[in-house]
Amino acid sequence: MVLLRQGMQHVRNYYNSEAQMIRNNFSRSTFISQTYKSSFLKQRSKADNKLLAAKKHSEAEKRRRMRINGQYDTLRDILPNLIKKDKASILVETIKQVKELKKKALKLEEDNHGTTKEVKFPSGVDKLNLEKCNDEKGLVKATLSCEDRPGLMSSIARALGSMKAKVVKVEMVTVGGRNRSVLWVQGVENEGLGMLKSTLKVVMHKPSFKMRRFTQ
Amino acid sequence: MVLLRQGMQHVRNYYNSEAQMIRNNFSRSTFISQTYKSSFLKQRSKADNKLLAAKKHSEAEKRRRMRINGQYDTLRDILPNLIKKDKASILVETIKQVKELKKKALKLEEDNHGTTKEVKFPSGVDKLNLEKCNDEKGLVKATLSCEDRPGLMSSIARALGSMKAKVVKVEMVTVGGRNRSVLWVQGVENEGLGMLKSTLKVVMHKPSFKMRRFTQ
DNA sequence: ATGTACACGTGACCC
DNA sequence: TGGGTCACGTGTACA
Repeated sequence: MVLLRQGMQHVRNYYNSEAQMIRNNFSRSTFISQTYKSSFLKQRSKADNKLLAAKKHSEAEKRRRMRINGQYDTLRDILPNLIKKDKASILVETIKQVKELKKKALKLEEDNHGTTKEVKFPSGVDKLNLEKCNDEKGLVKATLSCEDRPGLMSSIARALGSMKAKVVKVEMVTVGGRNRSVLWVQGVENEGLGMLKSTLKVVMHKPSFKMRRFTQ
Repeated sequence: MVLLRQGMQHVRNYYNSEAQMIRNNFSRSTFISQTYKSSFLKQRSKADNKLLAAKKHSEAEKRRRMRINGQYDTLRDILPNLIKKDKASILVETIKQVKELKKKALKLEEDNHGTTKEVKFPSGVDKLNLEKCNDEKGLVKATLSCEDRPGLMSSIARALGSMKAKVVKVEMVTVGGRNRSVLWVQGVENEGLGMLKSTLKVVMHKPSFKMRRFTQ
């Protein structure tokens, strides 16, 4: 009886060892009874060879098991908070950890290089975006891209100073006549958020002569 | 009996009905001749129970194997650049990845907090440092740490605006009443360097009644 | 022919 | 005592 199932990656052949074993035993015993007198020594050496091969085989299999189980042991060591020590649970937990670590590393990498490379340069079109940083309480990150002009930094500084919010961090980049500013503001309430936004929007699009009047 | 199997995701339980059939037939027939008169039903139920238990056992074991192998399959999926697909190699590679990712995540985290802690956070004592960035022409990096006060950003902005130099990038961090500002300025000549320095020094130490009112 | 890797069934052990 | 886990030896396929 043959069951055919096809594999995507690992196509292997499976057979039922039990039925096979039964068949083998049967054929073996009948065979021995038939050739007992004719080729005893040959049979014996054959049997010894078979036994030796079996021993080698089982030893190799044991080495394989030990190799695998050794890896399980090290996994048990490097995995923190491992409640269930059984193999399946170890693998499950390992997979979980790998996925988590991958995501974490990716995020950290993006955070690091993103703020230094891609996100940092000003956009060609004017933009204003406010977002809450959920990792800290009441911290809001405001990102704006606009045309650069003399006194832009002063304008932004004054706009921020006019609010009761506290500016924790500022990052401004000017290149090619465009400016990108990121402001981390703490202590803005929900209504203050809209005020901050409108204030920044005014600053972004304020004509230069107005700014000049303010700065002087 | 040959099973050609596919599939990591849809694992199903197969057992060999052929071997089972053979065994059943055999035990039943031998038994009939031996215990026909004494305890037919009892014997039969006993043998069947044993067989049933064995079957349950092997099926459970098969389920266990499948559970484990399923995890191996998902490991094969999420691990990149997996050359050797065998179990031991998978575990070895997994361990390697976990260690690497842990180290990487730790390093990135330290980098993040490191630049936010040691380099980025304001110094407790007032500092002013100018240095030329040799990687770009005429780019000067000015780093200053001083007491924070309302309008500090405006002051710095105005001071920079009063100079003909072009501010390429600004980074300001305020925490614990202290401020650290890093300014990347382009187009300052050698004499302008001293001017920039003295100007910033004035800004740093400018007394502010407003500040006093805030801090007390 | 030789070695490597896998699934299988089974005895043993532990809640 | 039954369900869950493990190690073991074995049969088989593949290179």
